[in-house]
Amino acid sequence: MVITRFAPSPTGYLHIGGLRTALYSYLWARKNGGKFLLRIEDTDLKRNSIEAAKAIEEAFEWVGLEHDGEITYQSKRFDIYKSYIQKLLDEDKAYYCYMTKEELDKLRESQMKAKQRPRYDGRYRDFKGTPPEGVKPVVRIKAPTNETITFDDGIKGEISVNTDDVMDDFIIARSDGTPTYNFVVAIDDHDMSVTDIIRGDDHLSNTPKQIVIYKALGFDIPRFYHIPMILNPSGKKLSKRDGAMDVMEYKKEGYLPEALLNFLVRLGWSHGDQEIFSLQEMIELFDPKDINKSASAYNAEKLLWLNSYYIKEASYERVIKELKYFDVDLSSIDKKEILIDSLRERAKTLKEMAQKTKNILDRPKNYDEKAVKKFLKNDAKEIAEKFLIYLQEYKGKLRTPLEFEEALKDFMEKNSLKLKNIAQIIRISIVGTAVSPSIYDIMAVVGKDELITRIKNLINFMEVNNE
RNA sequence: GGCCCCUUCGUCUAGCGGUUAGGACACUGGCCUCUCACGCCAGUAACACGAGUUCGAGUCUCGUAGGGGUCACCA
Repeated sequence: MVITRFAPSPTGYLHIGGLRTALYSYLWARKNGGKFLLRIEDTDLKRNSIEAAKAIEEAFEWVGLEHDGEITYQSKRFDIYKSYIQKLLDEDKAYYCYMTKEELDKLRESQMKAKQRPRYDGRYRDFKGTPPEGVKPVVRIKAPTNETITFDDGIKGEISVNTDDVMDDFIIARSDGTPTYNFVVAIDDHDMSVTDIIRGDDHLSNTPKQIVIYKALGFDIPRFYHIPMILNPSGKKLSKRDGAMDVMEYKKEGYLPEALLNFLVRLGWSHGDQEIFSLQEMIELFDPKDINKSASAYNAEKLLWLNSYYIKEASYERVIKELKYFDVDLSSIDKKEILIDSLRERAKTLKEMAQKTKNILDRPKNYDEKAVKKFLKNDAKEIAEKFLIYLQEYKGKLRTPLEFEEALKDFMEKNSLKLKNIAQIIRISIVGTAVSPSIYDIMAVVGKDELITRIKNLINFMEVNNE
């Protein structure tokens, strides 16, 4: 049984790096038919963990990751931590330290002055005397001295450190009795039966400390996988300044969740030359041993490319559903399939697609200045008027793009016009700019009557504009 | 600074002792064309450096340089 977990601290939202870690944990659990657990690391009571949990669940729901079982809140487990601390105290594997914060700071300072590494000196490690009055003690663990700790990281390989280099008798309970991070992580991962810990490699240096706790309590040590960080495009650590850290921000910007997941899974992981992965394929193919050792930079263009790929692949129903989020309701539009197909080729995000949809569905409020200057000159007005009359007198069916195309061809033939002479005039009349999908498509989408109205409007505009 | 980790095109990566070092994004050119896109075709572009091991090294070993992480009564 493989049990993985995702254990964010409640910052209020799920960020992109966290989502990738969660995704890897999720995939590995699902691939092995195991469980994927969620835990909120809220030992710092000042932060609102309920809000954070909600935000994370909302993000998980959007991308389609499901965690198993109830969410574990560390804030509700203080009694459990306390009993484990007492156990270590009773077994003489931990001890009270009466050194005050001031004394500690002083010690640190003098060590730094002597160019030594700041380090607790272990003065209460074997203390038997009467404790000083009025000092609330912290609890420190008796960390092994000059011992080599070795573990086999599933990504980085064998890692081995000397305890003297990386730890002192670190604090497991503060003077107010609350437990510290490295302690609770070890307890929780054990209590939740986590077998495979997948986390960012910024935790690599915490691992030996947690192993010390595992050993002191006689717990089995899980497998560790330390995945490299995600860097910003300039190769620095990703921070809020780089924008769009919140996963839900991607929804607002018009990204499809499958594009985001596909992008994230390929950041640091690959399967040969394959670029496109459905969630199902990811589950089948994912293996942490294929994760790269080095950090990878966030590449916004690739995400956009992936997003446009998935927009092109999406069903009509899906597109209509997603567009509603951007206040565009296509469900009752007659030629919605034509509209969707011509727009999905031109939009990299749903947000963009929604805007372009509005540009076609709504009458132009004004006409693009450059387009007017370039295309509405000479006999443009005359051509527009002729075409207007032609449309008004047209007897045949005029509904599909093909029918519009044939009508236009007939019109051009009768008036010895080239497509170049009229295409932009029609386009501007419909959308107000010189850029749009095929004029046949948009003529069919707005329909004959609306087309006539828009051409009239343009003629009016040209009249006014010329005076 | 100590300790730990990392290093293939600009970016994401393939490679697991013998390859014209492959793919993708981006970029450039071409085709298509009613504009803009899509699509298709083509092109530019990388093994950080230095020693070894080996008949042979991007691949193994060791250095050097550079980058990152971490050293709290934060998580």
